[in-house]
Amino acid sequence: MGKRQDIMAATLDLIHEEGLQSVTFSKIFKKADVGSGTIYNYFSNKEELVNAVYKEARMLMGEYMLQGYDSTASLYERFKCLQLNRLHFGIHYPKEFLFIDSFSFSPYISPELRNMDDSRNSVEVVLSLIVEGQKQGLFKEMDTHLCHQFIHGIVSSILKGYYVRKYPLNESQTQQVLESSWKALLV
Amino acid sequence: MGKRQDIMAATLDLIHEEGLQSVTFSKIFKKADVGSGTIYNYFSNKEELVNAVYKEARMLMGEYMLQGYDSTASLYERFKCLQLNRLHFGIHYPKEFLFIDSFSFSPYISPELRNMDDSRNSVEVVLSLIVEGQKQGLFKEMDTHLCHQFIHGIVSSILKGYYVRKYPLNESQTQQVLESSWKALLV
Amino acid sequence: MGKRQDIMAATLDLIHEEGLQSVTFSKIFKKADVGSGTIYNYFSNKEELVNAVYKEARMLMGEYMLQGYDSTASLYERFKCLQLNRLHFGIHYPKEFLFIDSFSFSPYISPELRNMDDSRNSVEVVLSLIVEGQKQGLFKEMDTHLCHQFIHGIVSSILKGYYVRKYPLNESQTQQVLESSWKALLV
Amino acid sequence: MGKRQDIMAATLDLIHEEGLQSVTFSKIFKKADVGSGTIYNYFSNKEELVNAVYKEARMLMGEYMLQGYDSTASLYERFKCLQLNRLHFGIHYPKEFLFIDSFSFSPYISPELRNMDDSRNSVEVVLSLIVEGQKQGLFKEMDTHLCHQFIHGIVSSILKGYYVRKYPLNESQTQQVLESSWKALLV
DNA sequence: GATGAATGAGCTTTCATTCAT
DNA sequence: TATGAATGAAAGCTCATTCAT
Repeated sequence: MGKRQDIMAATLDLIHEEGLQSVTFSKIFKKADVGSGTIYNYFSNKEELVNAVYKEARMLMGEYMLQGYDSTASLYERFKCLQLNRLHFGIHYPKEFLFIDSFSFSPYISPELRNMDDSRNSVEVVLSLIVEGQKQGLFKEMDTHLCHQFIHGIVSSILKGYYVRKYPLNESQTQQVLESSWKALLV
Repeated sequence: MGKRQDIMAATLDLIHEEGLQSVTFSKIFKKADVGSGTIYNYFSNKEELVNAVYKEARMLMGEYMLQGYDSTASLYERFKCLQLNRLHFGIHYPKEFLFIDSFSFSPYISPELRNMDDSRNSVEVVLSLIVEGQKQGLFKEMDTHLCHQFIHGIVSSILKGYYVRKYPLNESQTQQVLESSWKALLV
Repeated sequence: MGKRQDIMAATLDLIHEEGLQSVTFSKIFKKADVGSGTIYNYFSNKEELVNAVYKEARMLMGEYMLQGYDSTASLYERFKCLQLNRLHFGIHYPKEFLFIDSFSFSPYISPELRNMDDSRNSVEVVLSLIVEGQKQGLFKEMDTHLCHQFIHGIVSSILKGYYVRKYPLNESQTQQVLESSWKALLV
Repeated sequence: MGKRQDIMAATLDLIHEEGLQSVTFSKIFKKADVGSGTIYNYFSNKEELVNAVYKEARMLMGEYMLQGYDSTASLYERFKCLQLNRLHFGIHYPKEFLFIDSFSFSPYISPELRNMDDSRNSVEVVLSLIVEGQKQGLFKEMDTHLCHQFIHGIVSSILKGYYVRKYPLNESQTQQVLESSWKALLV
């Protein structure tokens, strides 16, 4: 049955609307329209629920990241594909994106989960692309994980402004963001 | 005496150490070494306290951003000054920087506060510098707020790595960051 | 189970024993033998609880007032029935009677509640009996509500003495009260 | 200086407006426009303050009760004078009257104060008038204190209705109230 | 005397969790 | 499984009282 999904969806909605610190179980129960005891059939406590929501969001993002990814394309093309997917994911799944972004460094999320790779290993794909770029002498010689965070952080920053309607993200702006983030990586 | 400052400092420390969602008043009282009722002489509730801490951090950063800013210097020099100040602020005030970065887009912070300008209008200075660069045909014709988010995001990403990995940010690496963000804006 | 009733009964007891201003929730919890959170399943705050207790007392008194009331009996018989019921209610439900008497004009009780009529409209019955007596030329042409307050006041005074002095209210004294209040209304 | 009076007046006002249970020192300080420590120069705690306010109200009422009292007049005239004064006191000093009425039986007021007689011994005057009426065989043979409470209670009941604007108290209604309370006492 | 910032005991209230149904 | 009334530890908050100025 969909109770588990209902609960997780309600939780994500509430985190997005009010922030984790003001999400309570009773709000979740009302929003998910389940009884207050039901949650304990699926999650043994709040932390486990939040971690499950985090994991699902990461899985979804991982899936999205590799859409249309062609491993035979040029480095630039592949980079653009990944960054475009990252940006589009943020545009289409703002709740998931922001949740991941906010809690990836939070003690609330277990370290194993934070460092997880998803079913399609999207993180690995990004990391090896970075290594490839560095080997070609194109990219700056930074720690790869740091580099990963760098290209994620730029998109994240752009999206946050977009979320609060500081600016639109049309085709041309999007292209410029991709270009800029590429340039920022170059030696 | 500075009870108000003590309370705000303790609050910022705790948010930094444990995250907002696990900051309680009793932790604040103990850390600030004040009586439990004292806080209510200064803040009528928790949200007001957190917003006050946010506002102060923003003021501090705004102040810092314009240190040594010479409005008669060249565009590149002025850009470097601002970005360097941004980076140094993050290095010297990690708690303040991370708090601003995390909560600027949180529902916990009131929108008026998010869009506040500080006493010295540092945000305006950055935005007009971007406009100037675009008028000279140097910078891409992206939305100015987007550009602002972009260059902030680069510094933010670098700093987060710095905070976690504790690698040094020496002269050459600092220069790389400045160059990366400058390049990202260029046509 | 009757947790709601337990809470209300404990509240009434405590108000009677110590006065509203010294009734705390923790005293109520202990007396009612319920957990501290339980009350909030039934009442959203203290004022609501006290008002509910007041309303219930008023309902009970209204019910009691019309016991054995025969609308076909003579005016005097009907008057005696009502006053006797009023007196007996006070004797059998001292806590309820005193609570109503003390708080009917208190700012703690909402005006709508003060002016409520109970399920059987006992107030209306009394008022129309007074009108009837006035039409027959028996009763003084005083405002009907004033008359009502008057005959209530007599019973109330007697009862307060009874509560404090613990003197018996035997048949002859009861008759005196009824006669006094009847006489007070006569032209 | 008038600080003491200011504090007492503010206290009485607040008790009247919100009921004793919601009167706090900080409300008193604001209303009386004095510093929060000032009260302790005059009263050693809250109970003492409330008792002082009670005492003053009783003194005022005692004074008022004997206005125009002619000890050589007839029993009926003297009775009417006292009851009229009682009623008028209630009309002109509603805050004082209600406060006395509510707290005369409260544990908050010390027993000595409750049983005090005022400077002009108005309570004694009423009691001896009752005794006189009983000796003449006019009044019912009730305990004199109970009888006192009876005639007070009737006026009190009438006034409470008046306070909530259930009816006006003009000259003719007033006369009828006096007559009715006289009749209620008769054998 | 007059003040009001500081206090902390104790109050109200919340909320994750349990458990009988 | 699904429920929601009941719980109580812990949170937020109030307020009489103190004390240095």
